[in-house]
Amino acid sequence: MVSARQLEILSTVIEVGTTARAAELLGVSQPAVSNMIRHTEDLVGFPLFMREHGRLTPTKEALHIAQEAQHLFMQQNRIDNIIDELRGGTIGRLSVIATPSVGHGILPRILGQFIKTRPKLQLSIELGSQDEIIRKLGSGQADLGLSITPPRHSAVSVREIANGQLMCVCPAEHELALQEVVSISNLNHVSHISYAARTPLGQMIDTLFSERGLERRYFCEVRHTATALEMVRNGLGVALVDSFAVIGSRGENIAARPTKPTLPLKLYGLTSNMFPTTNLTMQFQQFLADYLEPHGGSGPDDGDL
Amino acid sequence: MVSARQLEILSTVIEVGTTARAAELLGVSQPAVSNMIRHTEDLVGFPLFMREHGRLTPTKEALHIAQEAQHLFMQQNRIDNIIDELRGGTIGRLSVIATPSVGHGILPRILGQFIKTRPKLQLSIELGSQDEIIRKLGSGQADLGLSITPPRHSAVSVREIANGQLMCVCPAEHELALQEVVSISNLNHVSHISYAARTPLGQMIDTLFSERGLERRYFCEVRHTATALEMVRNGLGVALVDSFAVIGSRGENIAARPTKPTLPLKLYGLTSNMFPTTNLTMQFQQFLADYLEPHGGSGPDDGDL
DNA sequence: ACCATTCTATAACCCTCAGTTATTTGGTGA
DNA sequence: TCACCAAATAACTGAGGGTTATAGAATGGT
Repeated sequence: MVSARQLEILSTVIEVGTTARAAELLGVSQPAVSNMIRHTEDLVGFPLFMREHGRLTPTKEALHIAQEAQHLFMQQNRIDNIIDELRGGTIGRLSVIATPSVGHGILPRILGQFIKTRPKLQLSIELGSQDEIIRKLGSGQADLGLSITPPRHSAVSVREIANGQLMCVCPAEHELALQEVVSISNLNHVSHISYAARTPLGQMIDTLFSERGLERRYFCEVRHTATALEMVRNGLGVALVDSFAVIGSRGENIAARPTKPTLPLKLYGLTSNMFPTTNLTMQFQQFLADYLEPHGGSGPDDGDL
Repeated sequence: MVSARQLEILSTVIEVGTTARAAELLGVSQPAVSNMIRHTEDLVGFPLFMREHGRLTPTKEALHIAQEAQHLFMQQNRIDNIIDELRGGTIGRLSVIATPSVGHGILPRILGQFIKTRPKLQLSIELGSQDEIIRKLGSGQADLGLSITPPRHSAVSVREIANGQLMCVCPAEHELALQEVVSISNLNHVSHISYAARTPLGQMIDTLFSERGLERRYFCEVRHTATALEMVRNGLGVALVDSFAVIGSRGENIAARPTKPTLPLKLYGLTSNMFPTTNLTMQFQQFLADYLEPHGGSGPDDGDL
């Protein structure tokens, strides 16, 4: 019925007293204001201003309407702000589920960076297996899955977020730390901490070794890179760890070296294609990619953390 | 930034699921909806719907915005309702100040009728002298003054609301009740209740009598018609009372007769011209006029109440 | 496999309405 | 009476929200 613009003009005229000043305020010409008021009066069916002595004085009705209109303007502003924030990704909910390797290492650190500029964000971080990731994504309970093994599943789309590689991690004073590049065959001659055959990382490493006719020997079997790292940190041995986990960890007393041959792997971002991917999710993936890009390859300088 | 119309269309599409049904709902064509959504997406800078399988499914962001927009629509509706009610005079504040003659008699009765169709109205009734009426009107504390003596004052404008006359009121069994018309000279031969010389009614009647070479004799002097009426009702005598007071009173056991000569008077509506007169005030004046119009003159049938 | 149906998107056109500039009218005060 | 200021009017413009007609993609029934 009566438009927001009409209420805006009405309010402004009441506020500043004359059509000319209102027009100035609103950035339009004086006749525009004059016409709009007349038009609005026709519309509502009763006078909004008394014309006397060549001036406009608002009627009680007009004052009443202008009063109410303030609430409308509030809501308008509110919505505009919300849209701004949605565009900027500064509000919303971001639910990430990651494999433990990623979720323990880089994820908390990078999320910490991410929310620094988005304090209103509501976060959810969860760790889970491949299957759990798929399930949470499919049911809409999570926005983004992070994994270093890409699932082949019709309901999720996969994006390569960053390139990394397996790094050999050892105590800083370890003999292997003297080498710039560690040959994987060396691992069989030291106390090697590795992964259960069932785990994705275990399978991946198994494949790599057997492709090169090597046997994977290790004295300790763990499930997560975080565990392996912790053991290395305590001087219990050396381990192959994905570079993402290394980036995320505190680097005291441990050295990370690229391997020969290099064992490339990728960090994958997983989103459901049953649900629309939020803006925010896209932004976080990009943020991740940007953050990890310089750490990406196996520059020799990345060795010591 | 983003218009109410855009939000309306967005919400509707989300609600009903397809552009075609939304268009139908909104009473526009399907392309109008389609274009508007595209336009809105350009405006906000992020997608509001996923186009897949030839269908639109809203993004989380769109749902969020639509959610918020509901509040806006509420306010819109609220304002439209308020305007309707202001137009219909069903909301607002009506403050009436009347001389006691009017304020005791017809005013409560008529106001009772008036608010029957306007239950949300906020009322204020006050009684006061001419001077007080002028003052309250001038200070904006009252919207409408009612009086049977028109003030000559620049700050109030006067409207004649109804015609009436002085009526001779006596107990139903009184000798004067036998006459259809009572000659005012008769009053000097019965127990006559009249008004103090200071009161407007006293002055008015004084003038009438002296114009006809009569002396106004009375055994009892009161200030208000209500008092006079009450006395008549209790058989204490007869009185001249304006017809408005008679209409307002309960008519048991009393008779009202026109006089010879007729003593015309008018009910005046007084409004300040320092402040705009509200719609509602105008309506109430009209209501009064309509209500009193049939009772107006001195038809013989109006005699017995 | 194909056709009918349903939905979105595009194209080309239209018209109302909020805006413009230029000017007039009305009121007040020096 | 003139100068000044505010509101109103007139005549015009452009953009946006609308139209019809139609194309293109996906779904479902026989």
